[in-house]
Amino acid sequence: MAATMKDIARRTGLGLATISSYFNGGNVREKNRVKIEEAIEELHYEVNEVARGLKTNATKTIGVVIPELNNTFCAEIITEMEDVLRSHGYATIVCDCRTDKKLERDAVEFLSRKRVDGIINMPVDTEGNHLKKFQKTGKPIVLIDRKIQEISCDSVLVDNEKAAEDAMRVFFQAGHRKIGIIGGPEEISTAQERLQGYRSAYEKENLPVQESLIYHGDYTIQGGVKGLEKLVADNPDMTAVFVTNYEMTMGAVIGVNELALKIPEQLSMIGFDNLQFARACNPKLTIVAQPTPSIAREVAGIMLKRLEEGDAGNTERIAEKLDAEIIMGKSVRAI
Amino acid sequence: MAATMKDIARRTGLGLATISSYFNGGNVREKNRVKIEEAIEELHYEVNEVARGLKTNATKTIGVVIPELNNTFCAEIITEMEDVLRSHGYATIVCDCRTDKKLERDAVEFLSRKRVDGIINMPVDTEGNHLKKFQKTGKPIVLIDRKIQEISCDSVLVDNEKAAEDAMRVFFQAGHRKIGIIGGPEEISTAQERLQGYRSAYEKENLPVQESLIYHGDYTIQGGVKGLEKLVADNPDMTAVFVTNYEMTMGAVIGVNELALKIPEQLSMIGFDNLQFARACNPKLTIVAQPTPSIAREVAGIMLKRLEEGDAGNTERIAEKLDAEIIMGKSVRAI
DNA sequence: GTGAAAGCGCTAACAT
DNA sequence: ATGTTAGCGCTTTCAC
Repeated sequence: MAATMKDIARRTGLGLATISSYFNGGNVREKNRVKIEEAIEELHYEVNEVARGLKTNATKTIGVVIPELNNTFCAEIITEMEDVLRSHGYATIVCDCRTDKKLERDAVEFLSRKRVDGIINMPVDTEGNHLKKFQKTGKPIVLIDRKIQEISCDSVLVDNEKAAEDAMRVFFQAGHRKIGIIGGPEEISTAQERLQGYRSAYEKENLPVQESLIYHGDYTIQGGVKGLEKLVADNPDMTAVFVTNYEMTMGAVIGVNELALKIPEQLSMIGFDNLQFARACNPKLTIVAQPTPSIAREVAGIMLKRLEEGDAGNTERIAEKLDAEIIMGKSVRAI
Repeated sequence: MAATMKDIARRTGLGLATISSYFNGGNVREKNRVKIEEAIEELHYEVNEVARGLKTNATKTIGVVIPELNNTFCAEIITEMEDVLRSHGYATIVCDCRTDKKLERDAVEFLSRKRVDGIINMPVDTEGNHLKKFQKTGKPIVLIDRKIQEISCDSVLVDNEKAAEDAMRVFFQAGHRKIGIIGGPEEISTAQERLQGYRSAYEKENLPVQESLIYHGDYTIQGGVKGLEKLVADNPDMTAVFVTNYEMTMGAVIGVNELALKIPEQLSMIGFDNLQFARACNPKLTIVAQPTPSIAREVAGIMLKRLEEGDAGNTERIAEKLDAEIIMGKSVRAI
């Protein structure tokens, strides 16, 4: 068995309170400090955080619930977030709910039983039913990427409408008028916003939106393949296509290859996220890149802030909104 | 505060042991079962796994330490593993050590303090120093992908030498003789094995290996870019290149694009992992694909097995070895 | 500054 | 089958 504080107490002849105080930054006489440290060394003592957690009612553990770990956007954010949280002593339990509302709910319940101190969530259920019970515990919730009207909590979002408008402007300035869009699931806020950006861009050009140019995808690779095929089939006069997340971008590129289309000669394209993939495309893809490291750091920062302010969490809800960036490649032809 | 078993005991008039027994599959009189379930419902009771963990000395939590979450191979394995473990009631704490030995050691210590029930590790430190202390606890360790001589524990590996030989055979059969390789870090076992496969393949053809065709990369995208550039520059007569992990494959493709080389007319290529990326390449890339879902399920299965057999872990060490598969594309030209 | 003792929520041994 | 009780390893009053 591992050594306990009792063992240290016995060995040093000190009381439990002194040892505990030593570990919690209290004042301990120099002589005793040395004794304690020797004992720790010899007994290979390590604080038992489970016991501490039971007593303090805090596990120093954050739960993260995301739709797909196996998704660059999510993976990048988690990598960075976990880094920040761990450096503050917090462990991160990641639950991948496979874009399934039922599994998402299960995950939150699971984390709740594990008594995590807070939950970070990129929500699948846009009504937030999965979070309502957890919220009653008063523990902090921070939402990433997608907002939920019904849940009052902090969130870190990207200005998707602006990002989409920016991308569309690139097309318009290059002379494109018939621009297709491979959008996301209609109930997801990011998809709504990106589509809204697409529509506003047309409006600002005083051009009508042609509904056949809009494809509602599902944010998966296969969805991107299908979307591209359908848009191309339905719109012989389409000269460009805007793809609204990374997985579908990969799918659209696969579609282009399998249809043996030439980019940008036959079709111009702007994709989403993952600069490295964009560079690996030939010609290099122009993309909208979301600021994943900033998102991650913002989220982790807000969570840590809420954690340390404790019950005083009556302060205003934070709703950070970050800007995406266009990274130019050679996949848009001037016509 | 959340309800406790005491609250349920009070409300039902039963003793603590009965409630506990109810939750642990013991026999409880039908009448009482109903009463308990009503109380649970009304009080919104949830087992406190922290308290349970303190008592049982088991946290139902597995620690996972990997070099880069932000790496498809790792992400795919973790997704699948976490799924299996969670369905058995285990939480997974993932620590990304950024391919840094120091951070890897920190991660293991962190998990040790968190009292995880076992550790799954894709090791960076090939001497396993980071695991020695944890191993003394007697808790199970399962290694993924890379073996460590000094540590006696279970492992799930891929037959890398065979995988590399298979890939090389594709080149030889297409008539290639001057084949470059972008290998991994020399101290990592997978890299050694893949390189060994490359050498054996040449041997079996009774052809000498030309050292200038060997590049030692670092398993990163940027390393792949550099490797390709150097091999091309140093070997004007090279007709094919074998890239030995996914990140470097992406890098090599970037390199090819930036040098404006034509695949497979000017250079044939076989990459590693990630079928979707291979499909997104034009022409479709031929790749060696590792069986990530099988690896993940094997690892999770072994861990669960060790966990349930408890101290009886004196059984033989398991060393699973799985086969990779070649997925043909159009990136190898017959000459 | 330090020691004694209570108690966090649970499980398990023992008694009934 | 159920109740009583001790104790897992820690923190935290409360004395001294």
